[in-house]
Amino acid sequence: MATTHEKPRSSTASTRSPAAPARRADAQRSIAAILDAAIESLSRNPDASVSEIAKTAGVGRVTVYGHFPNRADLVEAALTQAIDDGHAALDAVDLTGDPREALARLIDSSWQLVNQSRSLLIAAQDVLPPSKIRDLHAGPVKRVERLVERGRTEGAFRTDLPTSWLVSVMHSVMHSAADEITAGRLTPDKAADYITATVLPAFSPSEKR
Amino acid sequence: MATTHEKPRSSTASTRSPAAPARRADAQRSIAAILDAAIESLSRNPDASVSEIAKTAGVGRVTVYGHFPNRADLVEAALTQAIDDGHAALDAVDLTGDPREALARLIDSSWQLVNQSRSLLIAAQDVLPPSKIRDLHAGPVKRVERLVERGRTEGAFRTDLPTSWLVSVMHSVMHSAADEITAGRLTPDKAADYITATVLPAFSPSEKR
DNA sequence: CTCTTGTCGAACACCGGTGTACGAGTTAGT
DNA sequence: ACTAACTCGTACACCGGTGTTCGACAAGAG
Repeated sequence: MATTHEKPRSSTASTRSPAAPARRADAQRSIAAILDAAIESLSRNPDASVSEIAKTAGVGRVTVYGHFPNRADLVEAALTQAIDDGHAALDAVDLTGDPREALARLIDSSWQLVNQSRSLLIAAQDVLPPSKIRDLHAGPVKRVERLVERGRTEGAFRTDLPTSWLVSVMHSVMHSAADEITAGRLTPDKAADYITATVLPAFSPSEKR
Repeated sequence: MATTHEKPRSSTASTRSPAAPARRADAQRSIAAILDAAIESLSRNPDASVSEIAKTAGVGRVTVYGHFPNRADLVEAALTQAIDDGHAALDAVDLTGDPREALARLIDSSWQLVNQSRSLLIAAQDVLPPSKIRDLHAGPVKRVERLVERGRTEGAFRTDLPTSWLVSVMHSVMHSAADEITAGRLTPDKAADYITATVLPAFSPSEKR
């Protein structure tokens, strides 16, 4: 066995441990393939076996173990990859201007990401400690929190409920939409509209009364 | 092997297959114990083994297989039990009068039920086909749907989104609360209030604008 | 009291997934 | 072109859960 177990970083700026003997181009390719395959397989079935992942990566099962010490680490790496890919994608969204409209835009973009990789998340929850999951999600959550906070100070969003609760509600309504789609009661194209139509009123201040 | 595999029905009116040789008092006791244990164990850990369930039931693992052909059937029986126990409990809730207040009452009661047995549901989802799950939930869902429908015709609830969507949102916000509790960001006593405070505005008609 | 029904523990075969070991073959850096 | 890095398949030990069988024993129904 030649391969040394090093955490492969995502696309942007591979941070290698101190004196790294430099990975071969060959290896980098299979690592990328494995990671992609993991995301794909786990997104279809939360408890896909290592064999399945290896197969869809077009790689031997042993090769996988050559780069990741065990299944858990692989799942973690996959989730990390997926999350900060998404994180990068969301950077394109304009969050300035009216908080309500900004939120609508953010929801619209977030929705696809959540929809695609929600079963990957389930896979992760089976294997990783909750603390780790929360750490990985910290980035994306922060983004939403900041927007909500701004909306509150500007009077666009309600302040009688904690920010964390509001964020959680938005998150859960998106998951709800995903469930409705798999249940066949909702079509993907309408999803984003339904979500914003539901979340916005829930976020708004109590309107006199 | 003596025991005949018959689906044990919940408390109310045991429907036995045609010519049933009548089950012994002994057996009925252990079946009940097993069912309760299953609900309890699976609510703690979605993939509790048959051994664990048997142990908490104070019964041999073999005895379990004496009454349920396999793990899946046991899980199904447990879920069924839990659901129509809850169904019965919800019959006590007054759903007349102002739809908004009625909904608040319903949420308040439903919440505890959902909170207790949500991990049982997860267990079921691993083992049972989605169709079966939906069938089992049909009863409780109908109840909410009827209330929502009434609220719509009386102008208390919005009509620009499908009823099924609204019901699903309510469902998912409750699950969200459960997650927040396990995450330590929410205390159980505040949960019901947060849920209604969130769901009601989401259900209300668009208020001019 | 007797006989059927149920319970129990131990033991077993089976299955599928995980992680490791080996040896031969291939690929890419220099 | 040479060497170290990498990949592959097979094979193996291991583990834990499932479902079954057996034989002895307890308990309820008549």
